[in-house]
Amino acid sequence: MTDTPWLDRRQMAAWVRFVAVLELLPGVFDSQLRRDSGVTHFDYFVMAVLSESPNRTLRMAELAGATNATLSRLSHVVQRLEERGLVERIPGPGDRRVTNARLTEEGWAMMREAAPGHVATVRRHVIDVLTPEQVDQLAAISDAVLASIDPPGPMAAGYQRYDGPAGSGE
Amino acid sequence: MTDTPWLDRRQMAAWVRFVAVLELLPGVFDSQLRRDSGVTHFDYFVMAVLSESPNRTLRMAELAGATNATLSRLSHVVQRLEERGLVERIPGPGDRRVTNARLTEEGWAMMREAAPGHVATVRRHVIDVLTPEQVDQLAAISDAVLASIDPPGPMAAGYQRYDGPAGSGE
DNA sequence: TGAATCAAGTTGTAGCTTCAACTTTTGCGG
DNA sequence: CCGCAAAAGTTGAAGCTACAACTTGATTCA
Repeated sequence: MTDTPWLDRRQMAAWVRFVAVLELLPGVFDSQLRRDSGVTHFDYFVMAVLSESPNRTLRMAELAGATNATLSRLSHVVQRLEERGLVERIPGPGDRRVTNARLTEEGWAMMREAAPGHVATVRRHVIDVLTPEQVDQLAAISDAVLASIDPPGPMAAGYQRYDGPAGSGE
Repeated sequence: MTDTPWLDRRQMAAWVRFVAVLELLPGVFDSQLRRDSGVTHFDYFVMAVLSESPNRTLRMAELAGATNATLSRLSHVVQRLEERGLVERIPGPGDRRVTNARLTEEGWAMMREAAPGHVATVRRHVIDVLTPEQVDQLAAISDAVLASIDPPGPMAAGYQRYDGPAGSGE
């Protein structure tokens, strides 16, 4: 802190652009999903994680980890999703402190309907505007950044790092 | 939309990590700045742009463009910053619809105090965890993404793209 | 076994962002 | 000139997130 060098021109160029992405991109996904399906991107992500879990169920704490959220935030969100019938909360069988969140049939139907439009948006603004090499670079850069944010990003369980041949995909 | 292919494993790996970054990184900067200087990252960014403008002044619309924000959001933020004496609003001289935002002396002093800690945080979590090549890659990736979000990112006026020799920096 | 500690969630509140509506000014075409 | 549309901001309400406090329920270990 005492003598941290300022950013040089090249670093500044990258940083300013990256900040713009950080600022604008979330809004793009939120509007698309809000408009087409009435949920936020975070709502969608929570339900997406649930939909891929055994029995479409997960404990709150694990769900929070998988979605990079605090338990508090998740609790509020799940409550709203429950009121809308998209998710239900089930008291844990063993440990009575535990709450399990489960994607309802209605929530599952909604996800199936929302997914194509969301994937198209992800492609349009990220995946398809990058070369396959850049997609890999983005993964590596994201890994490095996440590693620096100690709270061991327990996200991405599944979707392991892909270390296969580079430059073929798409 | 009708038949958008799903993401393959490699794309998914990149996407999931990137989403985590999008979700977690803003909070890192917000907490650091809130804790050390009592402002949000957006507050800081607004004042940073002002501090680099002629006479530390900019019209609201331009400031909004430079900070990737809506006029509405900026209006609220500037109002709060004004109440805290960090920024002042001055009616435009010519066009009477215009409002100019100006960084006060107090705001300027605050920026000088906050900057080192913020730069250190940016380095710790982004710049310094990446290789010089990755920094350039991040800039290119960000450019591609921003280009896809039509609203011509008028940000980064100044800080032009750096196309000099690669792999030397740091 | 019983007090202290920790874990899992929930809840209330303050603050920030979004969205839509609204006010003032300007600019224009007829 | 007049009326109408567009530009620049502001404002108020609704919704979401962060933070801190709080409630239960499990653990530990003396």
